[in-house]
Amino acid sequence: MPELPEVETIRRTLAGHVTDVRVRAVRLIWPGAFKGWGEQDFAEILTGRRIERVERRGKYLLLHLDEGWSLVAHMRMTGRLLYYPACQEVGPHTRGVFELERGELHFQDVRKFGRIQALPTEELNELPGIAALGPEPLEREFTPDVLRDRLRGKKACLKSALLDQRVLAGLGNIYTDEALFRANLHPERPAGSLGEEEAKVLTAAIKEVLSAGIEAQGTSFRDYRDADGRKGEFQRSLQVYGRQGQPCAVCGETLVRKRLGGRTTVFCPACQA
DNA sequence: ATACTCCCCTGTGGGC
DNA sequence: TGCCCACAGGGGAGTA
Repeated sequence: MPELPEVETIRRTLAGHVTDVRVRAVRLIWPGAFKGWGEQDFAEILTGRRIERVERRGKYLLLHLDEGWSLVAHMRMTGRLLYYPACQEVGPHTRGVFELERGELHFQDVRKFGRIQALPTEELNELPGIAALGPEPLEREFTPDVLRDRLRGKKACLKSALLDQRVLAGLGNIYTDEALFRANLHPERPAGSLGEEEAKVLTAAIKEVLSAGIEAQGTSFRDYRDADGRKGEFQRSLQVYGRQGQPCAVCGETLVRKRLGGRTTVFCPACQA
């Protein structure tokens, strides 16, 4: 579930707690979630390092450490990074604990899809997944022309193309459906068929829906929590996601659910031409 | 290259 | 009440 607005909210809540804080020890409860670098063990790399900066790229959370090391974390579906100011007993889904100079960081993940990798900061941009990421949709550089350019020639439907992190970084199932609804665009439109005006409307819709998501501190449809364990509020503003069978807030038509590219998609058959 | 499907996991909830 | 199974969805691997 964590998409750009959720990861950004985790980043902000986390940064306030762990910036300039040293890692005292690491306890890996389910080591499968953690990966070191070369011969070096994850815990070995991390122990004694100071967290200097917390950044985000797409849905990746980046923790830059001293001595030229970084952590790259991806929450996938159910991952959580929770900060506790004092010692905290581990829960049933805690996969690892970072003991800090001040407090503890718990990586919790029901479905074990999430991953945290340690690597030299200079290797970050070579990492498959990061290297191929498209532009940040909230940056000024992300314009309608850029979007249209990246969708040009694509035969896949708009919904699938927008989920492709190489096209742009950070959209997931929830915000893609919401953006397409706000742009009045049908999710099955061929991605490459977008006109100039449509690209303009879609770009604005993407920026708006992501900004609103961050403003609301994310969408807690089910699992998502920020680093303080708090839920977001954007689920209250969702117009289509999870609302199949209910009336469209704009025209009253019944919202339709359809599987596109293996993902559940909800849209208004009347508003989204 | 592109566009699919499958798989990784576990908890939840609907149907019978 | 209990059982079964589809479903949740990000992304990497595999396939045509």
